[in-house]
Amino acid sequence: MSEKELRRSMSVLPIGTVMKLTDLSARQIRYYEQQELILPERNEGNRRMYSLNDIDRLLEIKDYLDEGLNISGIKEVYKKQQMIEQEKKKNREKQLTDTDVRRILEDEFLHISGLMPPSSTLNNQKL
DNA sequence: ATTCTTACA
DNA sequence: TGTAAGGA
Repeated sequence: MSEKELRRSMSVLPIGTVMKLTDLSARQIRYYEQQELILPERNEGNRRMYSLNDIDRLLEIKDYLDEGLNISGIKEVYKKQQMIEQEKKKNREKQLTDTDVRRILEDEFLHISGLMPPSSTLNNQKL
């Protein structure tokens, strides 16, 4: 994870600040948590601490609500987004496999043509 | 002062 | 969703 992503995911904001930043009531913010639309961390004193990503998420939720979506509808949206994320993860793995195949074919070509000894081009190629 | 949970004359 | 109550 990049430093930037790390900062955005750091839970450092108390609910009072989140209320001002999102213009949502504490009631609403806690309710969305119950619905698992956000999962803020808790500090030593059981106080909810939010990250900048949580802020974005809450603003996003507010927009969806204004657009007429209900809580369950928003849940479905995020559920499908998770599905897409996992699809991309699989594709990335497949992409690396293809790259590997290309390296192997390239190596085949080089020693079949007698320019290099076998496997001399496949040294420690990390996946 | 702030936030937490629970409950609803 | 708002708000009150009682504790941390």
